Amino acid sequence: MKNRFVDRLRGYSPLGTDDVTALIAATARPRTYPARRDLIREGDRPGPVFVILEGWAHRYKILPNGTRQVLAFLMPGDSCDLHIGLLAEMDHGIQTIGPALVATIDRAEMDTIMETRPAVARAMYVGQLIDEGTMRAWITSMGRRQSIERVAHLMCKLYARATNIGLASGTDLELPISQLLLADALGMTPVHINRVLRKLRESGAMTLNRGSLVISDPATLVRIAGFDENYLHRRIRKAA
Amino acid sequence: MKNRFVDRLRGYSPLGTDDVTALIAATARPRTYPARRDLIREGDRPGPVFVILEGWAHRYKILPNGTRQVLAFLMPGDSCDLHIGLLAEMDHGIQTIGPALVATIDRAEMDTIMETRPAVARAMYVGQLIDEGTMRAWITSMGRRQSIERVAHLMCKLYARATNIGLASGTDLELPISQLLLADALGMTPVHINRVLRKLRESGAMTLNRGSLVISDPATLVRIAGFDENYLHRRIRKAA
DNA sequence: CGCTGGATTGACTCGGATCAAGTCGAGTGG
DNA sequence: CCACTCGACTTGATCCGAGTCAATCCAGCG
Repeated sequence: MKNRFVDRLRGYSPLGTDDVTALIAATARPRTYPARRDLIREGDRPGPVFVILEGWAHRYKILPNGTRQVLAFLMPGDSCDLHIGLLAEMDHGIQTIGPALVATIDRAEMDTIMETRPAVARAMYVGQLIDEGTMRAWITSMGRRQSIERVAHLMCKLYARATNIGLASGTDLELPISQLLLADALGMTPVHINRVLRKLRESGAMTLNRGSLVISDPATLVRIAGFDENYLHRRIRKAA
Repeated sequence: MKNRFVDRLRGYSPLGTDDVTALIAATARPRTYPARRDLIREGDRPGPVFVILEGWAHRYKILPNGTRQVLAFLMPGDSCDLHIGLLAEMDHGIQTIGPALVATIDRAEMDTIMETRPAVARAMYVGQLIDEGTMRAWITSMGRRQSIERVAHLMCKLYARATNIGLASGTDLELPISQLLLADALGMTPVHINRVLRKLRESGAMTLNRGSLVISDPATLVRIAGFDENYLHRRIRKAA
């Protein structure tokens, strides 16, 4: 079976066969989670490293006033929070979106891998840097982009990331994100998200419905988004 | 002379005298920068690790449409981008605000320290996690807080961070952040920032002018901000 | 078959942006 | 010492993007 975690790390930095073997062994016992299940909640003591093998999840925070902010989407191949065990408690929760297959690597094992497999460590660090870059782009979107640009930009980003691990086929992407979730991710109202999606549909750029994204006109979408993929850091340094 | 970098790391994880000696040696040749000087620009190849010893700086991004988004404020004791050398280019710039004293630690030396001084490595990782938490809080603010709450929340956060390294004396904090910078940080207009600051002044919570922040009524400010300092992770795990 | 949670649409409101003048203080040069 | 300038801060008037409130529609499902 495909191991998307390995695929993703390979995309970050070359891995040897021993590295791959170790990673496959570490993620050999995944667990199935139902939809909308918390993997970990805000305030919990951090546990093992999670690796999403199939399905989607998101990081989120609930504010005192009851509103929710989605901080990131996790897709197959993503892992989270390498050193998080150093902190006393989680500052946010992680929840599955649909049913998901998730492996856990406990801290001791992860530490061993990081020490004995420098190529894996390197790939993990690259992944962490990319996540940070994604957060910076997220902040930038929230602060300085109009709502339609924000939506278009997020779709570009998700599509690009999904393509990297072979999740997207052509212009199509299975994307199980409800309008409500999208609203909470982009700091908008579900009502307004709906109107923006209609605009994007009418402009011929893309269509999102019932869990699938179709990018009908990439050029238009990119133009609307003002999408600059620099922050995806696709060119990774060759030399160590 | 005080080394605020050491002070900050100490706050993250205990350091031995050898660790401190190594850090002081590594930051022994700082350079003075004038105000508004880029330490590094978006698109540049990442270089050494920067350590701010005195003065303030900020991370920022310029959008295609010419607007700016400030991503983070760096205060004395802050360092940036531990593993950034793994990426091909910067996805954002770093610029001084006022005159600043900045040390650089080149990658080879930093790698050596990380390998030979586990306590320092641990503190650096904790610092990185806290920075990530700060970014998550930033996103949350931008997405789900009103403008007055956003401003109040940022001030609480800056005050708390400054207090940790002994920068704030009582209710006062020297904070060289112009209203324009604040606007670009919080995704608002300078005009609106000005009105919000007036509101905060009139509410008796705080006053910000000419580079200094005075928190006249902490309770009110915290109430306005809905400030939950959990994400500051002040309680750090004792055990490794 | 009725329930339920998402998606959709319309009418209205409001927070914050935009546009346009000022004001104030620190230099700077005559 | 005063005039000039320049950048940062203030303030008012007006506009618009997005939120709010409220129905309605629709598909999946126990």
